[in-house]
Amino acid sequence: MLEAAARLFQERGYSGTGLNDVLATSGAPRGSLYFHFPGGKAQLAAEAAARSGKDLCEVMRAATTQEATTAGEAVVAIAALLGGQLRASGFRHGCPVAPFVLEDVDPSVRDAARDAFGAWHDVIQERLERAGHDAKRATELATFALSAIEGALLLCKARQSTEPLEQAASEISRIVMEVKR
Amino acid sequence: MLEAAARLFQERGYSGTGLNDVLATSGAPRGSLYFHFPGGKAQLAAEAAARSGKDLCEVMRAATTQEATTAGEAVVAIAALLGGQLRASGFRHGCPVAPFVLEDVDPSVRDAARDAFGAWHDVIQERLERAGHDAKRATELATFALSAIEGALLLCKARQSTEPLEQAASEISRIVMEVKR
Amino acid sequence: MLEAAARLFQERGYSGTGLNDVLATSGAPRGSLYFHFPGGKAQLAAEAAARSGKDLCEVMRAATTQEATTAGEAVVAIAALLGGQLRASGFRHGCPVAPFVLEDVDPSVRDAARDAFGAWHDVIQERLERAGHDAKRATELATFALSAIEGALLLCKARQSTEPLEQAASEISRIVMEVKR
Amino acid sequence: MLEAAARLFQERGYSGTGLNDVLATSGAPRGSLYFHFPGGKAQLAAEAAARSGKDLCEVMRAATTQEATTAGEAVVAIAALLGGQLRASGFRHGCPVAPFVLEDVDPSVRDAARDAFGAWHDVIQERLERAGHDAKRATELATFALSAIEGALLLCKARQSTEPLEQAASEISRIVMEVKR
DNA sequence: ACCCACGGGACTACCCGTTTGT
DNA sequence: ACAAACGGGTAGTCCCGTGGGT
Repeated sequence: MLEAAARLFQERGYSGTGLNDVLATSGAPRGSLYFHFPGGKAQLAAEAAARSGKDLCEVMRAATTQEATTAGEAVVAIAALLGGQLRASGFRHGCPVAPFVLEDVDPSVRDAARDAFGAWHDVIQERLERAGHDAKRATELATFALSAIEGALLLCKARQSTEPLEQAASEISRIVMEVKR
Repeated sequence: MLEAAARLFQERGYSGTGLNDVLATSGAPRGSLYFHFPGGKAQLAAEAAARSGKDLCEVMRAATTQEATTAGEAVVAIAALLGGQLRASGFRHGCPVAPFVLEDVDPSVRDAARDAFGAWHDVIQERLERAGHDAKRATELATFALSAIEGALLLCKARQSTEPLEQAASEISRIVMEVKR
Repeated sequence: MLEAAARLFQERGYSGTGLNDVLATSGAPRGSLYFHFPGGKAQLAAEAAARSGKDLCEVMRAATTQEATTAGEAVVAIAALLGGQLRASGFRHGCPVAPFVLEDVDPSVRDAARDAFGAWHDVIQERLERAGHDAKRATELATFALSAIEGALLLCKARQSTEPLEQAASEISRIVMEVKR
Repeated sequence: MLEAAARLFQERGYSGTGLNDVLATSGAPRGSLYFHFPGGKAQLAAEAAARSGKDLCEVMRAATTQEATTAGEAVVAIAALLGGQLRASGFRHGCPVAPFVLEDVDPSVRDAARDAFGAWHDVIQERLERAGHDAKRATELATFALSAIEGALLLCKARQSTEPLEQAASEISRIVMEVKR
């Protein structure tokens, strides 16, 4: 159910996704939803955000912990992965938590989204530190890289093209490597 | 009415904004809406997006055409302006068209949002060309800068802080200047 | 619509009456309900109570203003009328506002019911004063008579018989006349 | 559990009381309800009504069997007791079975309420016979007294005042004593 | 005797769009 | 260009009752 919810929220946003859609997609009955998520839609969204955050975290960690690749190559790999999902879904699957931030939902949901961003930031920061950046600079760069990737995902959906994402990956990769020197 | 609609869509997203809200906010009667916007909600959103796009375009153009400032300073100025609006609104007013892209709305609305992004891109590109970048590089950099700023706006809303935006401005400014050399 | 609502609330109580039932009975469309009663179910119930109160008030006034009859006969007439409606409806139509008092509904609804009781009380009191009782005694007796009639309606529904109502009418009539002496 | 159910039905009516409320209040698990009351909500309500009826019966019997007091004083005592409960509960605890009569519930529930009324009637009748009334007159008077008290409880809830109850007690007491002569 | 999970049908509230009459 | 009312579909929430697994 969480899976179905996460995908629908990602595709249609929070308000745009009806619980009926979630139930129809997941096949679960109506009563089960409020048994497992007594907090209703908000709780469902918050847990979906947390799950999506964790999932992507692991994927990113896998891409960044292969010591054979440089930090720059890690960024490119992540971007390629996100771009692949985007294109495969017909430019529907962007960032799974961004809609929660833009739609002024319940604070609990927004906080879940914020935490997902925080976790992604930390993964990136760690990798940058391992690449030789000091802690402060790594945090700054991680925030910037995350901003650029998120914004690129947005532009990709708008343009129906993965070009902004590739462009972002290329620039970030360059910055990450160059600054290291 | 368009003003009210633009602000509400910006704050609550497309699905999250009811036409009743728009009518109540703008004070306009229900009948007028379908007189001026026979296409209904979609047309209203599309025109609101176009208007928001044009408005921001002018603001950006004003910030970038002052030859006294460098390209880097122009970026910082724009970011400061967006950050100011964000903070002044209690972190509610982010990008006015981003919600339309994330919520898989009617294609006409998404296209209006895409065009707004395109216009902003062109303003930035022009400024970069005037700063000495060749056309191809200016386009690439404009896309990247737009991505970073949009993503930073998203992170700012998530973190309830303008720090990501300032960070993005600083990095972009540096890149823009450095590359010029 | 108010008519249908009043009857259904009278038969099934506040919580036991769904707005769907009201709509189906009255034939009105769903949207009209919230146009005419933006306050929703509570407002509908409050207005239904007010209307029922006024209706019964007029009926009672008609029964009590015929100078030919004594005060005692007026009471009997009213009871006969209520008993007739009760029996004609298969013991479903009791007091139209009593359910609102017993079901701890929204204060606005309870207040509407209280006002209906107040209006009925005043009609009875007036008639008693005309029959020679002083103001204080007339108020007391009116309250008592109203209590007895309301309680009798309750018992009639429970026993599926109009006997308690007739009994109450007989006793009240006797008291009203006897005290006058 | 019956206790909790009885109180909630008394306060909010039949339809207005959810089984979840009963379970939450009593602390009992959901599974137990349908083990002990396979008939569901209707059975629960019927047994709650029977229990409430019996409880009040005993209280009334205690108040009326003290030979030191006259029949009139017994009525006043009962009214004082009901008024005390009413006031102590913030005018929420009226008659425990009246809601079942007004809300056209399952016949089994209404019958249980009717039986409670019958039992109360018999207690009053007995007392009146002991006070010297013949059987027929005692029955009539008992019905009337019960009507007046029930109606007074209703008006008390509506007015948020115990005055109607005191008024009713005073009148009934007078009738009961006077008729005896 | 209890407990979790299901199952789907109700509830009220609100939606967007249209029609009809100024 | 406004205004009032209709029309009915759908939103999220909560309902009561039923099983399978101890």
